[in-house]
Amino acid sequence: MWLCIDLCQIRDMSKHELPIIDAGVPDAACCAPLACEPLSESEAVELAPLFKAIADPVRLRLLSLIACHEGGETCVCDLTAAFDLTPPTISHHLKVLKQAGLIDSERRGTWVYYWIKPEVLARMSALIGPASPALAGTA
Amino acid sequence: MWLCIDLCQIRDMSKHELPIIDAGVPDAACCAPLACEPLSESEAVELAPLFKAIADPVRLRLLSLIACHEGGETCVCDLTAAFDLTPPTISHHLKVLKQAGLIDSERRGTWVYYWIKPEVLARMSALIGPASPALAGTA
DNA sequence: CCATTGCTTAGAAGTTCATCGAAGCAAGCA
DNA sequence: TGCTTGCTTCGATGAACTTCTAAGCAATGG
Repeated sequence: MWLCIDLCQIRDMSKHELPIIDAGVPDAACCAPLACEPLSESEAVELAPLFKAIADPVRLRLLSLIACHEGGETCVCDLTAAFDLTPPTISHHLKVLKQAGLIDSERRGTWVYYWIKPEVLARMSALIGPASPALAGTA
Repeated sequence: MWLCIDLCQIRDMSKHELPIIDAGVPDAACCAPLACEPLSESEAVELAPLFKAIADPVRLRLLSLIACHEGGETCVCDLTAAFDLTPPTISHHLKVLKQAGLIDSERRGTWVYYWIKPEVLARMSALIGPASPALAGTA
């Protein structure tokens, strides 16, 4: 049995009001952070590419730029402008992020828009974070 | 002002005893998750190697094995036995993790023991996780 | 229909990385 | 002292990665 806490809310709350979001039995993907039980080889093979996708300064910044953009989505032209790299290079990095499942995109008229998939990032965060399964229930 | 909470302790504590570890003003590296404001280039350059260190199936499993081991530390011989790889390869991966600051080691007699540095993992988790500043105060 | 702009794909060059075998060092033991 | 075990360092090899230029495709506008 786990005490699952929504960390998003903690800082805005009295310390006497911690919410119990999920007190059920965890399933494999949900409540097994790195430190609870050893990762199987297949799990590691599945998870490592997610971290590899963000293991690059350009892609980390791209992800951050997309995540921060108001409206939740960003045009490629805005992203390209933020770097000292050619458009093909930015396009390559966006493709890596998209193939990892961290972002998604859509063409609307002339421009292509990208947005992040927060549930995947939340899963990664929960995996390496302290033994709190909060927010790891998706994907 | 941020209320930074040591999540490692929460599950073992009454919910009326949350420790306030740091209520000071955050410095740049502390409380700015990916989605709050765009990562600067220097921040990205500093953070990407941390994710690169765990962006490998072998290193993910090594980290998990070390984190799970009772007593909090693991002998290299136990780690090597868990993989189908030669000792030099395991040693190489441990070195990568150590140089990234994710683990530390000490020789005691014949054996070398490794243990994880949870505050670094917590910082990484907080960076990519939902907009909660908890636990990002170290490193 | 052709020209322009926005973005992606293709292909190549240089670099980094994972892995191994061989060799080295450190500690314990005969 | 010399042998054995545990782990690391060294050096090499083949694969993967980042970046670029050139070329291609999609949409808009004259």
